[in-house]
Amino acid sequence: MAFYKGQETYSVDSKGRVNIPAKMRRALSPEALNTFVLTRGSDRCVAAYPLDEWRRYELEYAKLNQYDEQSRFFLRTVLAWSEEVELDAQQRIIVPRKYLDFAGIDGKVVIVGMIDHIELWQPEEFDVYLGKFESSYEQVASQVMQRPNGQ
Amino acid sequence: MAFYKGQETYSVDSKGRVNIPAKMRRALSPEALNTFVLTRGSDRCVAAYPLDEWRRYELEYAKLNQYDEQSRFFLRTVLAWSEEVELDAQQRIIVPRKYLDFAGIDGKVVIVGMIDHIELWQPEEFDVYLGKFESSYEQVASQVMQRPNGQ
DNA sequence: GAAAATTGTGGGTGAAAGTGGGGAATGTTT
DNA sequence: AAACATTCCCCACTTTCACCCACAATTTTC
Repeated sequence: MAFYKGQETYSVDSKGRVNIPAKMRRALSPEALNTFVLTRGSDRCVAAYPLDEWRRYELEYAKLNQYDEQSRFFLRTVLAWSEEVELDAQQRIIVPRKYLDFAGIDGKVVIVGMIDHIELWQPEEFDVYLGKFESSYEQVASQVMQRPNGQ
Repeated sequence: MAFYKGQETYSVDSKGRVNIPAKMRRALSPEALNTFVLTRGSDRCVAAYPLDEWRRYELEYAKLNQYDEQSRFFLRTVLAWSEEVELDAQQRIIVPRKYLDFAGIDGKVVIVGMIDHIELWQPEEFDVYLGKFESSYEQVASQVMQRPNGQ
């Protein structure tokens, strides 16, 4: 299974094209058909799921109860913001304006690997986000992870 | 299971290449595919996990709920500072500039074995760190270790 | 103790990665 | 129908990196 990690700063040109870092590209499985699904990320960023990983989420979404108000709202938000984009010959994706606007991205973008997807952040926004909890990182870590290897 | 120990001083060339000490290399299992995962260490150093050891952490990370705010923050913090590097024909890894900068490494590096991973330190920084507890080493040891062999 | 193998260090080079732009084809607006 | 924007398919340039070779120093082998 793919596992995305790492952080790179890349440029966004006037056409909204964003290069996918080589190391992350190598983690892309053939089943993804060189296609990503863009969607709104949690927090102020754009999430890009390889097509094969996205399919797993589709299965989960299909299970939700459409008669539940909250589920309906969640589904509409996610799906209205989901769109497939394909890599061009230079291994770039075109990120439509509305996604860039949502994340406040312009000119430069930070690309972060996040396990089963990658995230696009406005550089300063990402720094602020990381710094927000910086002091309490160890605290959060110990809460989230208890003894990683079951030792 | 691999168990890294020892301390060696090596050089970092202009391309950021760092040789892995032969003794530690021999502790590297074939499953690691000659690959390390670099991360920010605890304290001011760079940690390098053999790929097979790192995979155990990945499994834990993948279990976390990305819809939980705290977990998300933890994952982004960890993963933004994680990157795979492969040994070249001369058994060296390339350590990206940002990791060298984080640890203040330039020209020379101290490589320390640390059980399941190795650590890269700026030489003076490591001396200072050891010195910090030097006087009370026996005291700290007695606190950390109670009856090592289960006696 | 000499020969051979391994280890640690440095550098050059061609391929790949990252970046940018022109101009058809398409579609939407005035 | 003209004007404009958007998308797609080329091409081109610069920088970076993966891969190769080289060699001194150290360790191992016979």
